[in-house]
Amino acid sequence: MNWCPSCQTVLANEQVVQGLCERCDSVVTKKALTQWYFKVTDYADRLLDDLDTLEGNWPSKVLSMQRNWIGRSHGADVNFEIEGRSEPVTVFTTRPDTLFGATFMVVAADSALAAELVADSNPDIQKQFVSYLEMVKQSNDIERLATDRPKTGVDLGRFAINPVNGEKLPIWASDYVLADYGHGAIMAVPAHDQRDYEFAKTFGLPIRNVVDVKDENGQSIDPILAGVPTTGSGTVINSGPLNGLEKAEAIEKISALLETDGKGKKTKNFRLRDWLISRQRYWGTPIPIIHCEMCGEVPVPVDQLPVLLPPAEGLDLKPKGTSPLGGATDWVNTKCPKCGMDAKRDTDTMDTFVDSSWYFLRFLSPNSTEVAFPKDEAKAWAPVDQYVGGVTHAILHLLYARFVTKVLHDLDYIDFEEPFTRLLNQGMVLMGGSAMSKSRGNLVALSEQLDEHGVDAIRLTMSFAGPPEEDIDWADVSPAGSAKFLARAWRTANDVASAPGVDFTDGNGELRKATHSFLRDFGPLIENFKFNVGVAKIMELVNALRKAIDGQAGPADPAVREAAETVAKALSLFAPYTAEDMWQKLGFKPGVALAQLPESDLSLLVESSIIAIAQVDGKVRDKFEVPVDISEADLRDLAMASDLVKKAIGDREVANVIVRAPKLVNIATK
RNA sequence: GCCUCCAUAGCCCAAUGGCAGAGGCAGACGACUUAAAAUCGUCAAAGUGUGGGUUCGAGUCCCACUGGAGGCACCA
Repeated sequence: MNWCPSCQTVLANEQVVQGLCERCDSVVTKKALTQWYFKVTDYADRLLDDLDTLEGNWPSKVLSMQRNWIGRSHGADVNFEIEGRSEPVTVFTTRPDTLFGATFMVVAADSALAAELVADSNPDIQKQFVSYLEMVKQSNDIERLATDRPKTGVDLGRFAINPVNGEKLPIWASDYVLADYGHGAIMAVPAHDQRDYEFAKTFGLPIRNVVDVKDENGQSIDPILAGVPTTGSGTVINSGPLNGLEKAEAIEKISALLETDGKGKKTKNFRLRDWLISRQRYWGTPIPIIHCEMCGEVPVPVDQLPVLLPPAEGLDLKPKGTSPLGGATDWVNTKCPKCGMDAKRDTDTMDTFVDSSWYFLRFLSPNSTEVAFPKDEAKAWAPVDQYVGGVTHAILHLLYARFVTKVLHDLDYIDFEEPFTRLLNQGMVLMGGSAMSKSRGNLVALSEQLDEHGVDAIRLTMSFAGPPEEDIDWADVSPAGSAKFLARAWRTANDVASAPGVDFTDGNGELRKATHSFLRDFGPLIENFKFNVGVAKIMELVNALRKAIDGQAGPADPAVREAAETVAKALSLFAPYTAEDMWQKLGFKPGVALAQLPESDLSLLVESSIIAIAQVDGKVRDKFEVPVDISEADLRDLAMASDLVKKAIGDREVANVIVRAPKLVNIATK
């Protein structure tokens, strides 16, 4: 399993990023240990298929990352008899159509199968194998990930029988086959697989073309002459009963044939591995298992849960490869719940991702000592309607929580199968293109920014900089500009000369229109997380308000008060201090956050006329003011009568006239 | 190698398939001022990365390419 030499603990696959520990960036090595797993693979199909139900509500990036990570591939299991072994060896392949092209077999060097096969081989080979295995074990994930790594391996001196043609295939051991994917063994078809091809070239193994793949000129490519394997689709050749079939047909036929003969079957495989939850750390939840010499591994009975951590005093908490809990002798030594004999507690703790996989349910009853969460509360409140978090958890927390949710559902604790209905990945604040980090430090000192511009301006700057899911480069934004805008908005509240409660009805029409079109647009923008556009709309309204105060309407116009109150209420979402001050300057008691934005009076926004545009072949040629209820025929006639339109049409023939009353006419010419 | 997302004025960003501009930063000019700052106002500035396609009409839909960001990767 994955081992972090710095944290001195094992890690789950999801916690190894590019060969490095997710927590501390140390190079992860391999270590053989007996550990606890959650069988996530049993849920692989559902975790994958249910992603479809989140489509549109989760970022597509996260959906694709999870699909990628789960990595389902369809293919077939094929059983190969092994000379001198009673049991056949099963291999998984996505290309059973190329079975006739198999020229050797490869087993994972670090698998039990390789060790077993070599044990019955000759001593020379055994010696080679042992030293090869030693070399493999010493390589870390970084080396394994190198793309230009030459193929290595050892001929085990054993043979497999191809079930379709009885051919003897030499069996090799190599590290390019993974022990924990599929069955840890593959059939090698060098003519049609890049890795098998490289291996065959390195060790002089035969290459047999069984798929006639054509190049762009329609010429057949011979993998041996071309020097590259042909991995694309084509017609099957040199393959007995499969000859002449296309890829999909051949896969169906060979799968059926294998099944009939009991030599294989259609199946699927996943990239997803089971979740290794044991950690050799003090923090975390103790694994509730008691090890008894007589009864084996016994779960702690429900009435003794939860198992609490022993006090940390006196324990060696430094990472040392074994759990610090091992030092808590009084805690470790216990009685077997089954037979009552002396027994020992499991000293590992659970991955903290286990806890974060259901914490949102615990929020429903944080003080309950009886249950983790009450069923009826979960039914009433969960799932989470809107979740906000960083994309860094796309395949960690968000996959684990989905898994735990499905398990809880199956155990009938909850009635939903997905924990988070909607997901937003917020972006990061960058500086000059660089993310801030432990090594680079805080490139933008938040406290200094707050001191300089004030918390309202900083919050507004972040909201206004762009869509919340995008990163913000602090070098591109202007907190000083935000502060300036807030001052401008604030000043309007001071200018208002009418009293609270004044009737808005007779206020300046133009400003009222601006206020109510703002009210129409603002709510949906906020609900759809378009905060940057929402802020822009407030700015727009402030501009209109300023103009009205300085212009014809004047500070005493009721519409000025209406607009200023609206600005204060809307602004309270982004700049609560400024908004509150405006609110009180406007003569209200404290609490702008509790003041509701009024409904938009749509009747104020009804126009009697509108500017219609006339296009010729999609290009705007003329505009005219028309009644909003103009008929299509009238609008068409108006457009056709326009001199500018006539000029644009010239002597061409009119082919089609599209009318979208009252806004647009488009005249298409031949 | 496979997959996903993105590309709009100098910059950050808006735009139910229907007039490319809502908002801001930076800029130019004007008013106020003895002057400056602050404030108020006016203006200028892309034809939407490139090439095709669909459509009456494309920033928006489709294909290819270029550039950028990200994910997965000896997964058979």
